Amino acid sequence: MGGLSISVLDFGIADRLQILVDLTPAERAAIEGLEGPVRNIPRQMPIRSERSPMQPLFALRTGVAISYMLLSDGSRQILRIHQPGDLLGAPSMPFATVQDTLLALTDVRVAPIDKTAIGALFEAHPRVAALFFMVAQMERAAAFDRLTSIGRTLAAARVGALLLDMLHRRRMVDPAVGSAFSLHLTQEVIADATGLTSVHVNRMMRVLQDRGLVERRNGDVVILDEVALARLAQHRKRYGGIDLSWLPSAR
Amino acid sequence: MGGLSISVLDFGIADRLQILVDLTPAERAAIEGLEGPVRNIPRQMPIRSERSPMQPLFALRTGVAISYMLLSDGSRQILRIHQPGDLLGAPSMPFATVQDTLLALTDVRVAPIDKTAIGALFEAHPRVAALFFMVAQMERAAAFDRLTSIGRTLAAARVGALLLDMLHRRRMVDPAVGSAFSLHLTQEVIADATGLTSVHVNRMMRVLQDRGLVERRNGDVVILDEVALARLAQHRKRYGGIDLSWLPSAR
DNA sequence: CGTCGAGTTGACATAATTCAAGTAAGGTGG
DNA sequence: CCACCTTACTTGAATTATGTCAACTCGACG
Repeated sequence: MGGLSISVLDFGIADRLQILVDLTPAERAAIEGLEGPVRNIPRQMPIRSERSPMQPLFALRTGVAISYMLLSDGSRQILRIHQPGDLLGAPSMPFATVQDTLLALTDVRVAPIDKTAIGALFEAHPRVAALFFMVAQMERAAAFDRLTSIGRTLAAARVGALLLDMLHRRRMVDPAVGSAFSLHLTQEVIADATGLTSVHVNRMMRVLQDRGLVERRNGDVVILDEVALARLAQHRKRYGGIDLSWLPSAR
Repeated sequence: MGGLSISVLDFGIADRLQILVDLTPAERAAIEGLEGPVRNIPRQMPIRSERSPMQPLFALRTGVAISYMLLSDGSRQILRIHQPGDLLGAPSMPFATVQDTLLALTDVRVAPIDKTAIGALFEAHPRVAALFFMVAQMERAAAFDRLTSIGRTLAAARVGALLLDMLHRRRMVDPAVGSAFSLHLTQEVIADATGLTSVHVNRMMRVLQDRGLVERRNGDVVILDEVALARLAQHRKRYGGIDLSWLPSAR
């Protein structure tokens, strides 16, 4: 099942960009050269804390990690649920201080990436720079989707949208994933990502199940009716695909 | 007062980046070369609609514009309230289809920017590419702030956070702005940006006023106690400023 | 065998929405 | 310059969605 494959899957930044374009050998080598020695981090361990001084970015190679912000009352908002191939910590890049906390949800393997190495990469490979910019904008669009979901839809729709998002992103890196995948997320994590409480997430999961949209077996989720779920979740498809026409030529 | 100056202020992309670094004459010329002939767009007129085929980006030169997504029930979520110097439509750049609607809130002046010109710019000026990437990440961090505000704080805090955000961004382009500024936003716009209803925004404005945090005269807002408002809004300062150390050298 | 984390469920409390009915301000045409 | 119209703002009462609190189940794990 998809769930198993994701936890084993080893995916770097270059592999992620390869989905978008055919990288030249020089480009691929330069991107792979960014990543420092891989670190193993056990589940529930912070990869990097907010408010700490500037730190490297990380490439998430295996496992699931989250980025979140803490509030003064102790609650947290999960900003992004990361999967292999994601660049962790990029929103903090412009700032001298880290803006968000990175936490390993499962055991993960991450490779540190130095900011200055990215600057050098931009200089040597303009097309890769454009790809980094593209990915940043795609992440921004994803954040807007979450904003819309949380700001303007009901709880059941928010939970449904999160499930669909997880499914689609896994499919992107592993087309073999069908309608079933193992979620690896506690209801509390879903709650902190959707702006709800874990109690209410539980109720909404039950509603989705009772309506025959999803099924749950132990930690796995099976999406039974993707179309109906997408309708309920007010899910927006990214029509028209990806536009690469504007990219500069490769080096 | 600050309000007047913003509506007159003419600010391009180059002027915005100039706040971050000293651009070389070649860099500045290249950035200014991106912008096509300026178009005047009257208030309440769409600049560009979602789901339409690929279109140019725009530099917002004067006025206030918003980006939003429509939902199937007719409600909308405002994603960003733009001010002069902002690049409009960037989140749609990776996609073949436009993702969000751009609407002029006041009379605005915008300059179209072709995607392919940005690709060429990345090739010729790597430091500018890095700056574009930085701005994209800063916008992403701003989206995360909104996400946290909407997902995990009460209505009064959400409204307060929006007011503070507007104030701080205006200060960035016009340091002369004090604690008073004219908001130019209807309560319905604030509602669509904060995930509330206009009725409830109205009540929250009253609460903020009754607590002595803000004052309202006609369309203007005066922030009376910025510290207390920031506390109520759970506002996060971007400690430590901007880190430019990793940028490649200028050309 | 006991503990711990996660999930589940019910009763109740509260924040925000909806509906409805106003008022105030600004713009326009006579 | 006034009458009118529109748009935004304001306020109260009733309703709904979600949160809070508390108790309980279940499975994993040592």
